[in-house]
Amino acid sequence: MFIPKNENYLNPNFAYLCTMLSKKTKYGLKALTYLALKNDRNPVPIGEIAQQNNISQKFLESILLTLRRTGVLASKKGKGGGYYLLKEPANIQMTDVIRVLEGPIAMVPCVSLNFYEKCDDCPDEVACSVHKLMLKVRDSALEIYRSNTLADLI
Amino acid sequence: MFIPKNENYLNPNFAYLCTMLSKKTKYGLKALTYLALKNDRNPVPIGEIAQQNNISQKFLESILLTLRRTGVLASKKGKGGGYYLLKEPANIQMTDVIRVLEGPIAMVPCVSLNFYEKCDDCPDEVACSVHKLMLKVRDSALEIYRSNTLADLI
DNA sequence: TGTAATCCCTACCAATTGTATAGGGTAATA
DNA sequence: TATTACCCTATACAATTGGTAGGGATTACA
Repeated sequence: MFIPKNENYLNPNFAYLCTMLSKKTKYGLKALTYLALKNDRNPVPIGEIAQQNNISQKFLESILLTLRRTGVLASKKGKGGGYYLLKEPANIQMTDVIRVLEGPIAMVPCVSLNFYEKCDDCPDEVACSVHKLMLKVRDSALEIYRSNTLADLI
Repeated sequence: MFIPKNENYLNPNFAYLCTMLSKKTKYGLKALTYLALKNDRNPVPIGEIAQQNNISQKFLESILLTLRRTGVLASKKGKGGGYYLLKEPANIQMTDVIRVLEGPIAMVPCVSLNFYEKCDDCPDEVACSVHKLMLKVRDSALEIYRSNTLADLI
């Protein structure tokens, strides 16, 4: 069954919801928090994380896999295996998690630090009002994501 | 022809781009800026705004219509008609524009001021790490959108 | 050595959304 | 009255989101 992202958020006046956090990121954050709360470093199986956080197990598998590939998590295969944190929660910045799961933090490519692209409809970036505004929004979001670690969320 | 939102932003590592600003909002902001820069209060035809800002005219029509319906703009029909600002640029807050064109500022419904919805997968909102983080992100974005007016963008 | 637990990988799918385009109706002005 | 420009409805379609299905590989342990 397909459950749209905005199932409970749809309002006749606001059809455009593209600035929402994806479930991928949401579930990833919840999983990381769950691991951080079990402060022992034993591997935790996906099944347990999924069940305790009401997440589809198969979907969560792909999310945790991404986090492992990017070095946020490590895993152990076989019986008694599972996922575990590689670093202390206080050393896991939200920028890392967000960039990996959600993508660039900037809301327009022309203000992205890591993935800058010029807008092709915009002749002068310096004079562009959208650029000017979104630069401020990016900075404020970045400040939040940088100053918050996984430890701050628990 | 369909031009995806992320035409220049796609990166193999980051398939999830749902936190991007929509073109609707981007074009709306550009149009408002254009009107604000022509500080005379004469109506400006859609065609001129579209052409000067490299925006599809028909798409812009629907955007300006939305802005008119929500009281940000006014229009005049017939020869010599067009769109014009109702208020001084300094009195047009970004919160109004963003909420109208983009939707709620919060990235998850459970931290939305105007369009709160409980997450159904989350038993305890107060203990939720996503809630905690996104509350901070919302506050910082809101601060930017509230303190910036159209006059600040030109 | 066999078996159960567990991660890893690929392929597929449907609903919604974003980004438009087409065409015509209506209202106002010179 | 002709022209300009706003207003509305219908339509289209690729990309993304949020999954599901199924199997393969690896490990622990009896």
